[in-house]
Amino acid sequence: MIKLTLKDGSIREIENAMSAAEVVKGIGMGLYKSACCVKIDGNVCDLRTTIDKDCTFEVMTFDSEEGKKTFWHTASHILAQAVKRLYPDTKLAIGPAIDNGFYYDFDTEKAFTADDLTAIEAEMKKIVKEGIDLEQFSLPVDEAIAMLEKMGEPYKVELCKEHADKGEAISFYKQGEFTDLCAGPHLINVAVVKAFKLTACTGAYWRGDAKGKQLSRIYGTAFPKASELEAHLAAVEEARKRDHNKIGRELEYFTTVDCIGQGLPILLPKGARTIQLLQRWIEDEEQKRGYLLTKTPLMAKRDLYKISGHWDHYRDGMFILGDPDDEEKECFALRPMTCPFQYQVFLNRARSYRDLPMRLGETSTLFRNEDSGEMHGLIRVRQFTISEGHLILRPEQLEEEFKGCLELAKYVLDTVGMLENCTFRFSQWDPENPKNKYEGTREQWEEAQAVMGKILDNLGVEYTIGIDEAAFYGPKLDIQYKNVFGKEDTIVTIQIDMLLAAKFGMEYTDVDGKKRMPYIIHRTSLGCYERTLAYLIERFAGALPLWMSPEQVRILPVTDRAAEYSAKVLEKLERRGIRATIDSRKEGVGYKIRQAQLEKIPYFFIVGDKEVEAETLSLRSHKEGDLGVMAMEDVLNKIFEENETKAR
RNA sequence: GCUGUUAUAGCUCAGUGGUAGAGCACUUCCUUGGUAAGGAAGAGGUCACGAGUUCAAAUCUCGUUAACAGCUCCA
Repeated sequence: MIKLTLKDGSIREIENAMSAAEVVKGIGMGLYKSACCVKIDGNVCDLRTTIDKDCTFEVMTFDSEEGKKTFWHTASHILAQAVKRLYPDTKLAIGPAIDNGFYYDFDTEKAFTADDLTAIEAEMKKIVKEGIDLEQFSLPVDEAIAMLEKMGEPYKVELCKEHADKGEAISFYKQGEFTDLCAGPHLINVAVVKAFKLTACTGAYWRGDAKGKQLSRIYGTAFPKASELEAHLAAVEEARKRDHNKIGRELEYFTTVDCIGQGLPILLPKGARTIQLLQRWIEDEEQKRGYLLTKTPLMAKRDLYKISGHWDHYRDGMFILGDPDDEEKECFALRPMTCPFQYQVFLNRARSYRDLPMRLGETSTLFRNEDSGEMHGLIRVRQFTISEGHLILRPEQLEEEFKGCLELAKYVLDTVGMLENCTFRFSQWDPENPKNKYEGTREQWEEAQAVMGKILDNLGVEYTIGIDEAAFYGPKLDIQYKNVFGKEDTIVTIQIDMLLAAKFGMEYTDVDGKKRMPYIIHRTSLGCYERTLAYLIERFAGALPLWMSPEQVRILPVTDRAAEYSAKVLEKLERRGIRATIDSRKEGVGYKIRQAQLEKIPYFFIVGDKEVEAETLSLRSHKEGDLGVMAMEDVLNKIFEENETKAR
């Protein structure tokens, strides 16, 4: 007897060893039909796995993460099979499941185009209709390599050779005439992959190496039901309507101009205003938390970057003024970071432990010469302004100050409405592959990372670990945010640096009169303002919360008989710092409302003879539409309160 | 930087080798109107830029610049 403990805690007994698929069939044919894979003792396994001993047993359907991955992985094999049928000379690279579907990388003579996708989809439909079973088999490494060489699949041979020293057999999956090197798990049959769509074809590097071969990648997604596919595609479409790069331009937050250049957006009055509001708020908030405001130069001689190490590590990323190789002549560079500039504030005179922690804050404009293909709207640019700060501390102050930085970041992200969609990444160095990127010794790195790990655990931060994501001088806590395309970037970073203080000769006199080296935290509070504005536009689909809207209220007089009253209301609003305008054009009120609505103005007041007569306002909000007529003071108080509490 | 797509009026787009178009926006005039577009007239383009092919190029070819998606990178 073999005992299987099911998810609900019940025990299922089977007489003899049998495949997981048979077990699932025994539980119910309905479940079998929707099963994608199983979890045996917590490990994701193929339905073909033989169950021959007691274990916990969980059936994974498309509703689970693991089930989806299996489903999509099989879909990627169907894609590869179709490509091989239509273009037999194509070489296969890799084809995994990803967040919302799958892709497969191919080496082809000519990159696939959107037109090719239609033909490939049609061939995939045929394959699904054929209802081929997938079969799993294994071969010893040398036989596997021989077979793949015979099949003419150099990329697969390369992958296989890497497994050679592990002493394991190599797993393959075969569906009809198509065989692929693959660890699985996979579905039993291709027939259930009924609803799929190839969504994009792009370039991608073999093994993610920019110096490697450029392959042609096809992205797709798939679902068990057509209705689910449609819903997914509609959701993607809907998300793209929030794209800041589209609506940020339409709503005139920013624009770009050919003759200024890539990655150098123009912030139009609305964008500039919102960023100004955020900056003033952050500068005040930081001051309340003991930060000292600094203003340091936007450029420096190369000498400064040589001390900091940036000259060696990031010279290609800097805008350099002068000949960098002519040591005789002066050479400047626009700053790509604020660190060494702000350290000069500490270095201004001899410091003692009484000066620490020294919290320095700066609204800092930086310049980074990003590669031409990297720019993206306001999210990735060549000139940007960040809420930069450096905390110079005694080692024993590290935990407390780190906590303060994290609290500040969480507070500001929560206030602007982004915290709930943030994820935390503990970015570490790569001890196996330092690539000359990292400075300092293994001991220093291990210490810095241990300290940060301990702090994060004490604070109960849930994080993922990012290997090889650290700065060259230390580990980071990166707060990540996804744009409407699902691409993730860092919005806020908090970094521990135990290296740069020594380079700059920073020291303080401790209680015992001895000179000691401080620790440094590099951090942002709201991150890069341009990037934050981009995310806010996407988060709120362009309808920013009242307090950060460039134009908060628009007064729409019905006739010019309401002009005087409108002016009076405007004055009351302006006296309380509300950004308001009057639309006094000789247009129909419906026309003015439509325009205010499309411009996503949070509130507009419609004022005609009735309102003038009764000292009232007809209030309409972008979000809720017509809110009816209210006493003027009530409406104003509602606006003032919402503005002051930063409601969203 | 790499792969692919794209660039025509302020915006959205039509125009596949032979006289540059539409809707919206803009300007002027009329309209004093009540919760998403009142009416009329007018102005606006070296078809991104530079070469080439051709009797003739917005249209075909090459290069440059910029925008978009992905890859790679991101102090």
